[in-house]
Amino acid sequence: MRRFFHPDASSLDLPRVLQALSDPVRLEMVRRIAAAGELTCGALGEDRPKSSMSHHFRALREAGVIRTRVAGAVHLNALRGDDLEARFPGLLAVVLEKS
Amino acid sequence: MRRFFHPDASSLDLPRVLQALSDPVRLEMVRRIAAAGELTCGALGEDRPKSSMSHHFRALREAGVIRTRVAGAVHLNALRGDDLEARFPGLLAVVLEKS
DNA sequence: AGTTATGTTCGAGAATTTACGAACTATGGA
DNA sequence: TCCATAGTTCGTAAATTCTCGAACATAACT
Repeated sequence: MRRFFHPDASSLDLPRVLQALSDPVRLEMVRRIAAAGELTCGALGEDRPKSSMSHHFRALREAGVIRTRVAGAVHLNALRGDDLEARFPGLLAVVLEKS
Repeated sequence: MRRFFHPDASSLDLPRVLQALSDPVRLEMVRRIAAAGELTCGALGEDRPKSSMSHHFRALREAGVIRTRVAGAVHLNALRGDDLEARFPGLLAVVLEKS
């Protein structure tokens, strides 16, 4: 069972989080994960290679935006909504806003 | 009199804005500009070369985060608070929050 | 006109990020 | 055990970004 690095809620870094969210692909990922609650890696990025998606998942994960848990053969990704809201109140609302 | 490119309020792009804000140097610039209302380029970045600062001012300007106006020999930079708030409500509050 | 102060632009090198194929790992099922 | 599925890691190439010196432009002042 693979173990992933997830930063502490307390060590979330705003520039790092903004950087993770500043990519259009990842922004869309975040929105879809938020809408679905929890999503496998495969559920996103049907058009991109898996290795590219894996790169983006990692960027979001290591910035503390999402949490990845292993469930059998799949990886389920969820937004770290509470952690983000606690540390950067309002940020998620901005990012999830449809514009 | 030099003319700068400033994107329309309506064409502000979230990934681009987040990208501009995702640099620690620029984040600090934005906070100090916000606190002061309007600041010359020289008032920031006393420790960095002018060309580096100019690069960061440009990034913020072209993302639509700040507006630069020429006042005699100096350039005055102000946050585009209204435009940002109209397009991405709450974003500025998150970014200016002291954490 | 000459000088000084303020910033920009240019060019180049370093560092970071992105993209993606190929090889690999882990899980579940036949 | 063999196989298919899900996803990661590795290696490399391309694109972006960052940094900074040097040269340039503009305005104010003498």
